[in-house]
Parts: sequence; structure tokens; C-alpha cells
Amino acid sequence: MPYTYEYPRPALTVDCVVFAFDPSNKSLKVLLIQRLADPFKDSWALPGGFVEMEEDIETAAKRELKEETSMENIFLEQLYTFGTLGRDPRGRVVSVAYYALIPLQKAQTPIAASDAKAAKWFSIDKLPPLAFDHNDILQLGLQRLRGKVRYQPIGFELLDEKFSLSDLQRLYETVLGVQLDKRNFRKKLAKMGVLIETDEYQQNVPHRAARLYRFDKEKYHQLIHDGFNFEL
Amino acid sequence: MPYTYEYPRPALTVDCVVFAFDPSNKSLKVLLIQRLADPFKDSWALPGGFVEMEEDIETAAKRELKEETSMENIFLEQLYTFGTLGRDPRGRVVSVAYYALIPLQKAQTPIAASDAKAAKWFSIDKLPPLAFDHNDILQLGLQRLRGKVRYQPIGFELLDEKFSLSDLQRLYETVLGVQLDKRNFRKKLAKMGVLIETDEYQQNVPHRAARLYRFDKEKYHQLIHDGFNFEL
DNA sequence: TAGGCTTAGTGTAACAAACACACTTACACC
DNA sequence: GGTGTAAGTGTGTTTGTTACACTAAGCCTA
Repeated sequence: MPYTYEYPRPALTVDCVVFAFDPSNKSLKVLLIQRLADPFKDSWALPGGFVEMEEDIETAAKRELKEETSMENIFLEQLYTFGTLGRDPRGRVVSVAYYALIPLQKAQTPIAASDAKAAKWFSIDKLPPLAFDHNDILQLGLQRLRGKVRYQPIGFELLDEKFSLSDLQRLYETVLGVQLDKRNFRKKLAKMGVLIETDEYQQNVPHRAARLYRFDKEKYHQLIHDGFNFEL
Repeated sequence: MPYTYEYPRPALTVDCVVFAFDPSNKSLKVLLIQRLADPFKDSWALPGGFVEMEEDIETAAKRELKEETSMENIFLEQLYTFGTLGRDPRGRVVSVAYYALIPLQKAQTPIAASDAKAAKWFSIDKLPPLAFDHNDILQLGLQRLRGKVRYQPIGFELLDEKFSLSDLQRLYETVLGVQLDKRNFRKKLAKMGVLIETDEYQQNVPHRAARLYRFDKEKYHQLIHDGFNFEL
């Protein structure tokens, strides 16, 4: 059998770190599920599960996300592959972790689907203990997000289609963990030219209503292509 | 059996993209091996192979690198996990790719060890056709290297302990694919303060000998820790 | 040993980007 | 109509980035 190689194989799983941002209280959220079965029954964990034999890894991640949280059409990016011995009590399990950024609105109600007891958003500063090495995975996802913010406008992914400049600023302040100057922030955004102002304003706010903006996706892709630096 | 989950599993492999830099002709090199066995017998490929059941993934990458090229003590960083269906004619194979940057001197003579017919450095602009999807993997490694250069001083990893400023500049010019101004380049390096000048000079050169420098590793780690930007 | 070849090494001025900073406007609610 | 809250807007200062050209040192050869 020259074209096969049979040997004991590690099991292969996927895990998803899905982030969202809530501008109203400047909190970064992560999507967790409560496990139905042992090991770690009833513990909170990242959505994920076993990769099937005839299924692309990313497809498996999307499938598991849907089966456990009902979320669909989410753009996943590969994060890291975790494979240390002993990370899973069931035996040798290697897990490919993915991460995603989504607007909170699109995802307001994760529904615990067939494979989870519950599915919920948690603020990253109020996390429950997590199953397996999922805390490590989550922390790496956070690190990646904080790195990504420096060369790509993450607002595209974490905000609704229309948003105020203050919302965008709050997002950057939360992810970067710093205070930014309102005028300088707006000046830089204006220079980048990836924002389009709309004629719409915030509704039902007890103060002056902010103008809403959208991202100019074409211009954005052009800039990405030219290696533009989106640091703010 | 609540704590096991048996099902058909993809095979798990590792592949290594090892880069080196030759300042004398400004060429970036990659380490390839010639395959001993089918599939792709006699083709050139990235060093790599199957992960054993009781072995960490990175350990497997190091082991394969040694078995095929005799290279040891190389710092590997995870690159990406490739798992599309059909990437290996033997069946479902998922591969975790690693990459490494090493000084050419340390690695001058890769020796085809037990598991390869040959092992050789190739200039990245004169590559042979590669087995499997190894060209994709290599290109991703290159992309990562070009990204990394912008926030970490890759000279640390790709140059010998002592080097001239011109060597370092040639490295940056090659990886970034641009020409840099000598005076501005040196000015920025001086400001970073990660270089220590030694009392030594180049030997046996048919022109004025350049002073040799070393990196200040402590200062470097301090700066990395503070989120310093090493762009040049 | 003088002249030529090659790379090393060095400073300044113009321009662009980053930063610090405070008041007025609009709207809702009481 | 007064109060509370967040929106929106410009300038001067400092800092970093760029462009640019000559002298120094050592080897080679005629």
C-alpha cells in the first residue's frame, strides 16, 4: 500500500473565539456555550467540536458554531493550532482555533442549539472558568485582536453598518485600552478617507444626536492592497 | 465509554518553512528536501512528516527537520494549518506548518539525513516545482516574514551574532523589496538603541572594513514588551 | 608608491505627521 | 426656559521622516 500510511492519529477538533463589541458600555464580548456532556459537563467553553473526515477544517468550525449557537454566515479566520499532550482528558486531541469579529446586533440572541445547553455573550472582564485550555485560546484571540487593530480597521467587522464616530472611537479605546483624543481621532479618519457620511442621525438619545457613517469598502480594499497602515 | 470519542480521523502532519539570508548576494533562501518515497517521489518539498501519537506538534516538526536535514536547535514558530480536502493523494491529511529564520552560517551544510534523498538551500526566486500544496505554504511563510519585519527586528534571527550595518540594511532591502537610504537607516537604528558596537571589523574585504555590531537582546525584549514599533 | 576601485561612514534642512488643548452646538427632559 | 449630556470643530508645537553628497579607509595593480 504505497499510497497510504496507517498509524494511530490524534483526534482533530475546532474551536471558535467569536468577539463582539457593545459600544453602550464599552465592553468587548465573547461567545461561550455551556457543555452538554462530559468531560467538563455544564462548564462554559468555546463553541467547537470534532472535524469530520470529509469536511474542510473551516467548514467544520462553521458547522459547530451553528450546531451550538445557531449563528451562521460568520467570517472565520484561523488563529492557532493547539496540540499539547494532555490538553483533553479524552486522549490526544489537536484543536484548530478560529476567531471571528461580528457586530453585536447581528448576533443579539445566540440560541443554544442541539449541541449545547446554553449559549451566551460574556464580557471579557467577567469570564467564568472555562473547559480544557479554552482560556489560553481565548487569550490568544484577544492578543490577535489587539494586534489586528493596528493594521486593519476592525470597525468594519465589529460595528453595525451605520455607526457614529463616537462609537468607533469607543471601540478603539476599548480594544487598545487607551484614551484617544476626539479631534485627532477624527482628523486621522478623515485623512484615511474610508468613511462615508450618511444623512442619518442617532435616534432617541437624550442629547445631541450624532451623525451616522458607513465604511467605504472599495476604498478600504484598495488601501489594504497598497499596504496601508491603519494605526490610530 | 463517556470519555472517548472514536471516529475516522484525518492524518496529522507538520511542514517546516526554514528561511535564511545570504547578504553577499542579497538572496533569501529556503530549505527544501528531495522526497525519498511516493507520492511525489524525487520531487522537492518542505521538510516535514507525520505527527506521532505521544508527541507535541512542535516537537514533531523539530524531529522531522532533524531526520530529513540534520538541522537541530532551530526555533520554530507556528505558521498556519492546512487542511483542504484533496491536498494529499494519500487521503485526508491535515498539516500544521511551522516557519523558522536562521543565520545562513549556522546552517551552511544541510545534510540529507535518513528520511530524504537530498537537502538543499534554494533562492526563493529560483524555486523548483514543489510537492503537494507546499508552494502555497512557502508563499504564506514569505508573506509572514514580510509582515513580521515591520514589527520585529528580524536581523536578530537571520544574521550571525556579529554583522555590519550594511549587511543588516541589505537584509531589510531584500525582505521588503525596496531601497533604503543609508543615513536614514542608521539614524533610526541608533535611536532604537538595540545595537551594540563591537571593536571588531570585517576581515579580508577588498575595501574599507566595516565595523561589526551585535544586538542588545535585553533591550530588545524590553522594547518588545512595551509594544515598540520596529518599522524601518 | 601613486592612483584607482570599492564600500564605510557621517549631518543638515525641508517637509509631514502627531500631539495637546477648550469652547460652542444640538437635543431631550424636567 | 434651564439643565444635562454628548457632538462637533481648529490651531500651534513638537516630533518624526525624507532627501541628499562628500570624505575615509583599505586593497589592488601597474
